[in-house]
Amino acid sequence: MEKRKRWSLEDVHQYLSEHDIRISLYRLKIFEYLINERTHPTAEEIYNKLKKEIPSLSPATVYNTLRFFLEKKIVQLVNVEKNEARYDATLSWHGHLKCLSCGRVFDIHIENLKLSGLEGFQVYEKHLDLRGLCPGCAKIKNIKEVEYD
Amino acid sequence: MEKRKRWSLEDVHQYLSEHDIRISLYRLKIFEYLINERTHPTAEEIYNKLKKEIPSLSPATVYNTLRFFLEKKIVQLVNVEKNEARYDATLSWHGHLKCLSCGRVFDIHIENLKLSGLEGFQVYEKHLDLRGLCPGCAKIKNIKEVEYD
DNA sequence: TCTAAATTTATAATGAATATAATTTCGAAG
DNA sequence: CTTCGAAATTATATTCATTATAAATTTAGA
Ligand SMILES: [Mn+2]
Ligand SMILES: [Mn+2]
Ligand SMILES: [Zn+2]
Ligand SMILES: [Zn+2]
Repeated sequence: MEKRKRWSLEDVHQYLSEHDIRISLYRLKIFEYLINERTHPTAEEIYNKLKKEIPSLSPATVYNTLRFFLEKKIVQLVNVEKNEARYDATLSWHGHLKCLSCGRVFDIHIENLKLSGLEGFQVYEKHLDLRGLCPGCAKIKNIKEVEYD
Repeated sequence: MEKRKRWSLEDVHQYLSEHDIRISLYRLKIFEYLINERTHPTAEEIYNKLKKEIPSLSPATVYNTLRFFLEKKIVQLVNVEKNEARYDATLSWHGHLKCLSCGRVFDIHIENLKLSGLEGFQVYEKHLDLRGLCPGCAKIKNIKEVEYD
């Protein structure tokens, strides 16, 4: 995975403007968090992180802003866990794996996907969601299994 | 798509027994509905359909039973729409497309899927979820677009 | 048939997300 | 730089699918 440059607030400002989105401190910080952390956070996680540096932030703003970003199509919804909406500012085609042990959501590279029987359908969105264990958690689990053999 | 034989209640009875699931009228009818209708219904849709012939049925039973079927791994969760849990008794590997116009969920045949970078991961579940328009709704939409050219 | 355990029911509770209405902030015009 | 209407944000109430609880009923084996 290539190393990406962190986005400055100025980068975010320009990106939002290019997408006809009015600027506010909250929108800048929320998008900056999504694009630089890339952890697929929930609204609550974003709120808890950002309220430390912006105590005036309200949870409703985070929910509203994320919904607005979805409408503007600058973020995508990651729905790998029922009743847990996560958000991703990376729009390129990739899948997600949620580790059922540590809860983290990882990006998965898709080499190839071939579907059939889609004649007549119009496809607007594709989501590939996996559930399992990340390498760290899988290793721990294997060690535990050996211990109790 | 091949034509499948409808399952009788006796078929369902045997199938549940084989999976170490105690029999009850509700479990039989809920599983029969899933396996014969194959519409990927929500709990509410199942409840509304079945209460007509079984007025004593309660919504809690439908929710409990579906959760129990998930634990027993005889149904899978279809999560193509946020906050709308749908259930599928077909366990073979296939994807789903939700029509954003009529709301129906269609099975999609997956010819091929190749992922990379999964070294060290353990994958327990894979879900491919599409959103778009079914052929009927896409046709209507195209007609409307021509009308207003 | 009898009995303990499992299932089902009615009801209350939960919790993420949305709606509402008042307040604050943004940003373009002057 | 100031002004001012529109848009964004806030606190709060509300929604709604789902889960928890505890009592009643049903199941399945002895
Ligand atoms: Mn991602
Ligand atoms: Mn299906
Ligand atoms: Zn993990
Ligand atoms: Zn349709």
